Amino acid sequence: MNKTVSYLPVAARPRGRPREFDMDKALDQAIRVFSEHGYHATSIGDLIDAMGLASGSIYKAFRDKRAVFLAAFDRYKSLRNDKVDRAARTAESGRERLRDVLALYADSSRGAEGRRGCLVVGCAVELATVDREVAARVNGSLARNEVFLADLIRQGQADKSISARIDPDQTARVLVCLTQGMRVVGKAGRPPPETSLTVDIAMKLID
Amino acid sequence: MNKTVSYLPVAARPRGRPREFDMDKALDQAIRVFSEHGYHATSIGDLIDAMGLASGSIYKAFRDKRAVFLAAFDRYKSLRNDKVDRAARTAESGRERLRDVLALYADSSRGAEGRRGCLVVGCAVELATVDREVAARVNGSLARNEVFLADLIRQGQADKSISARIDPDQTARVLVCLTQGMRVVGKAGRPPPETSLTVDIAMKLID
DNA sequence: TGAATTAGGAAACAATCTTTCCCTATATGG
DNA sequence: CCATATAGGGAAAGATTGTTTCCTAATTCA
Repeated sequence: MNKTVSYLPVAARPRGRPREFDMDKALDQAIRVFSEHGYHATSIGDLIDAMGLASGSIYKAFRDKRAVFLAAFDRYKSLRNDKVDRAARTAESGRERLRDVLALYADSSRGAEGRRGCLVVGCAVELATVDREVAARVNGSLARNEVFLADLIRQGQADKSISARIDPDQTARVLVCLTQGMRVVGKAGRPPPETSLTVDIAMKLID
Repeated sequence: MNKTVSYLPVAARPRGRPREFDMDKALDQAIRVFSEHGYHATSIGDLIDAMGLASGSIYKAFRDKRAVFLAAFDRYKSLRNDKVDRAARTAESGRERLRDVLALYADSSRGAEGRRGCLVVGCAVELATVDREVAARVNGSLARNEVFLADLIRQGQADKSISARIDPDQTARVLVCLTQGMRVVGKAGRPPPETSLTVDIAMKLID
């Protein structure tokens, strides 16, 4: 045994007093209030209430309000990407995988989740014009969605479930418009038609 | 001649000192700043600069900032509706009129206008959750767009340029998602494909 | 055990933003 | 010409917000 060297010190406790709150749970609440009210209408007081922290604690953990927002944004994207990835994993053909993804978007645009809204859409609209870094993240997110959808289309073309004549990239870009638009009308309380109906219509784009 | 009674006193001057600024031009500037920065990020100072008025004058003409916004919103909708109506008046068939309207949305989502963004989308996302009156106006606007597009589809079905098998109302609701989504991605600086290409793809929804 | 380090929390602080106030200017009505 | 009424504009009040400070608590390192 080696007493002087400890190999693989996994998760060695950091120096001072340990954090008492769960960062992920706190960020989940931040996501909620930012999604509901937007960035500017969410005050530090709102974050205090939602995250269950005092202002001092928030400013210990984050540089400023914007940093809280960026952290919430990143977590939101990570959770969302997981959900979309999972939705695209069950079905057999590329066409059916695409259907499932579109259905997820339509579902997310209805009911309580629909009214809460999408954080990406929210800051695309509220912040993209003024905040370069936010704009870059929004663009990255939209770009990722584009290549994801284009990939599904290509998979469908490979397994013959989608016509070889359609253009995967351009069609994917239009599909992104469609999905982001669902989130807009869902937030406004005028959601898209019932999910399977919406998807039936949307799938004409890849006929 | 009757000296005591003046019939049809068209545009009788109101009582006190007349307004010096042009309300429509001022509102056009308000539309610009609200579209660019959103509601909350637009300060009275921004409105003072944009509209060319002192704070006192703004509060003489409007009850508060929210009233300025609602007036700007109404003017925006009126200007936009005119534009859409005009776009739908030139072509011969219903199908072509629908094409022209979709092309207008795609165009509006690109370049400087695209980055400025759509005021309806902006407040749908930023205010619809918290402000009932704004939510009602946004819903009204979306509903109007829906019936407008559904009408074009019906016209196309009547003149045989659009298949009788498609459902005008549900398809119109999906088209609204698509158009609003274009404004979102346009604002984020990742606009939809070049206009005629976007429209070609979108028109598959009514095949 | 004591020094060093970090978290928690309330209150103070500084900046900003919306709104009001007040005074002047320009119009109408009799 | 005087009373009445409304607009223009800037200063300042009033309210809100984001941030800092300061003290206490909990933990590690030597």
